Amino acid sequence: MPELPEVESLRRILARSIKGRRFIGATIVEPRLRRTVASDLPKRICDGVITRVGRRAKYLLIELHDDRILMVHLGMSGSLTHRRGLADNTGFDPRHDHVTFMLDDGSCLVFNDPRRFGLIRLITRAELESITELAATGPEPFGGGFSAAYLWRTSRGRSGAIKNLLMDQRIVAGVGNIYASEILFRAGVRPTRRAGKVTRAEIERIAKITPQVLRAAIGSGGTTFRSYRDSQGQPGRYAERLQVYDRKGQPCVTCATLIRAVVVGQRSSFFCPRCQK
DNA sequence: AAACATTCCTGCACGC
DNA sequence: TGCGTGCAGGAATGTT
Repeated sequence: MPELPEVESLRRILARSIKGRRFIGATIVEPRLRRTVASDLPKRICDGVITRVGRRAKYLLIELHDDRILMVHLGMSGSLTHRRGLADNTGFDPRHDHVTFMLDDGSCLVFNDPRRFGLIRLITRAELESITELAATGPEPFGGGFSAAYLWRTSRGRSGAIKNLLMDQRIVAGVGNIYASEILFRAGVRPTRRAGKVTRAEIERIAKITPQVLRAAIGSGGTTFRSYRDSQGQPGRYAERLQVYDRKGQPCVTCATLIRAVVVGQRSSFFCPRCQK
């Protein structure tokens, strides 16, 4: 499910629905996620008032009044849904609803993650940029930190594939497997190209297109591939706008040449052999 | 039944 | 030689 657009879509919805609410408890059914959820989390989160819902890279940051932050990562198969109350059984999944947070208006936040690659941590604001998960994370794709000049600089001398560079969270935050394929298609660059050999003009296109694709996906509420649902249980609508991802053997939207699939850095990648050089 | 939307760690190779 | 960096591979795991 979760690359930057999906997490950002979730953030926007939660910003409206849970800001101002106070945590009154939490239940941990299954603490074994990417890291084990701290057993004292329910106790520690109590009375935290949500002042803001933020995001850094693919991490959702639920900020509390006392400068603590509930950090949530959805891993590969996670979701965080807001339910009216404990009695609201919509989408109830006893096998994978691992952690439930209770709020003071009777509603609750449910963290569900079949594959358990997700993460839940309560940290302080001071720790935010220094903890392992975020210390080396690169600039957000929107705004000045990520530019053609920056991408040019960081790509020079690299022998790895351009797609891997784009997906490297230390280079730019938030681009995952789906959007990397989509960005490179729109930039006309094959995913297998050595980063250091990508031309200046191509780098400029990639740098320009990256935030455009991500913004468009956010506008559509993200991509639903297989099972992603937003915090209200709605699927994302960007899936229908994907031009190459998971379209192996189907005609290119531009030239009708059949889309091909290759494995780059152990991840499936899709491209048009005619439109992408 | 092979593939999989993520991250983190390890170990090796390379170059200065 | 030693160090830093880049890169590949593996592991965590359950579902479809």
